[in-house]
Amino acid sequence: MGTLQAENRVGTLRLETVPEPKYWHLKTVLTEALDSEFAVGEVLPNERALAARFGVARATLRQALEQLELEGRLQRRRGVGTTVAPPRVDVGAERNGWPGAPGDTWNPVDCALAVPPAAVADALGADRDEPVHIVRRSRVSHGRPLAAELLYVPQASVPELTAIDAPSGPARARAVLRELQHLELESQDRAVELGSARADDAKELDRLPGAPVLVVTTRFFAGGRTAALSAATYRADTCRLTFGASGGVEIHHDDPARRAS
Amino acid sequence: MGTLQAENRVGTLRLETVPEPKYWHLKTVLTEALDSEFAVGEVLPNERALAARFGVARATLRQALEQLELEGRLQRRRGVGTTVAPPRVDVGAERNGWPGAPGDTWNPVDCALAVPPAAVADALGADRDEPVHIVRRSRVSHGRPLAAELLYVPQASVPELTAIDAPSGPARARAVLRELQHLELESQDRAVELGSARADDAKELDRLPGAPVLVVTTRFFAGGRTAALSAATYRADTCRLTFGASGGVEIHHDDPARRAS
DNA sequence: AAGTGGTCTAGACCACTCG
DNA sequence: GAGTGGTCTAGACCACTTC
Repeated sequence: MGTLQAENRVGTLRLETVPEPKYWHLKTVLTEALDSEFAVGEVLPNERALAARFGVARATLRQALEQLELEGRLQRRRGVGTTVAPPRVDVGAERNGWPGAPGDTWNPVDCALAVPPAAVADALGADRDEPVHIVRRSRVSHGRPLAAELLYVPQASVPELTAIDAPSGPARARAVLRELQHLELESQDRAVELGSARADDAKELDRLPGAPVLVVTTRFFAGGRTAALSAATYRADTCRLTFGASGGVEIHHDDPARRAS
Repeated sequence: MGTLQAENRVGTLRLETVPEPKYWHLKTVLTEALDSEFAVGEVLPNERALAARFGVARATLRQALEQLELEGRLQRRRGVGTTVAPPRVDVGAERNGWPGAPGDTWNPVDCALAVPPAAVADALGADRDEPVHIVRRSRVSHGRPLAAELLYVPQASVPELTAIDAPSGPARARAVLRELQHLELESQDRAVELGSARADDAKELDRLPGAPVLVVTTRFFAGGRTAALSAATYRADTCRLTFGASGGVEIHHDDPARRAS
């Protein structure tokens, strides 16, 4: 049956163990091609053409492309095509101080008062049916969305906040952040794990639901409690999270529009 | 049980957008089932049976399982089956001080003198064809492999090391680490990104090649240079990397009797 | 030998973008 | 409407583990 396999046996090769999966070999070949023959932003031939050229089924070709996209080498967009991705962006994931403090690079999007997921409520030490402020923020670089954040703030952490302060939207988000600064931040901790984008995050990140994301969970401690909890989802294909002293200090151009209005 | 498909066709509703992909819906259903009806370690029905039960092709079912494995909810092993995964392990990825310093949780495996990848050579500020010490180490928890590390140490960083010290294997690895401690560590920085396991790492991590991993790159600075570089690959499905002050603090995981059949 | 997940195929149709 | 990537199918065979 499979005379296709015949091509694999070049001469008297001692293949020792594994017959390498086709998609794996394909990925290697494509990687080398990307390194040597393609420029960033260049569009590749479409999937059907590539599959034909390599003599594999489209599904197999896609398995290779999938991995390359995961590794940040390619970018695929439905209805458009597959392009060579630029190197990953170094983004500082180490934030010291409260969200919304001066120098913070996140943009408030909106804010709602709602019951958080059970896991969040537990981490906040709150009742599972107690509503908290949920601030949405986003982070962009060079016009491209990098990350989406949900910041959970118990009402107890911002007691002075009144409904009159700001009815909704970004204004309300800013109000919550402003109130947060009044607390004394004792410490914080962070965790990074792999996740897949929920539908809403995916939309904000310009990806399809299920896209791989790096989830950075930060707990903020004040007054002996967990005063706030942040869950930031970064595009795993385009982002490289930096921590520590001399991390990604570069790429900071002046940001003139950062005055309170 | 889900004959939820029917809901999509309700009358002339302006459901606006999305026909939810089957695998996505499937993933949701399975997630709920895992939360409510399965215990950690329990084996699921095999893929053909599950696909039949849900009335989808096996490939579609697999797409859902793949995501659940990515999220650390499932563990699949060829020739064995699919089991419910335990919660992710919190591993401290913040290491202060030299590799091999007291308290370090890594186990030396072996050591070789070889030319590193070009990117590593560049980061070390060394010639691309200059061999460096490459120390392999591994990290395990509860008997399960968590991470594999390649530590690149230029010969200039360990000038006192002689071939006589230790010919090869773990002993030589320990010798290199011991010599490292003589340098004064000025600073270090870290970066985390998503990658896929190379063949050798995959083997050590008990995964298939291409498995998703969190790659933690650490640069160690001493004497005004980059004195060493570490690339640690953590299993993305089972690990959650923690940083920051109170990293070791346990989460309130109230998991009361959650057993069912 | 039996049963599992992993790879692969050759189709089909759908959702989306863009000229 | 043409062209792209995204989803889905119904098969087949392979590599691996276990009995």
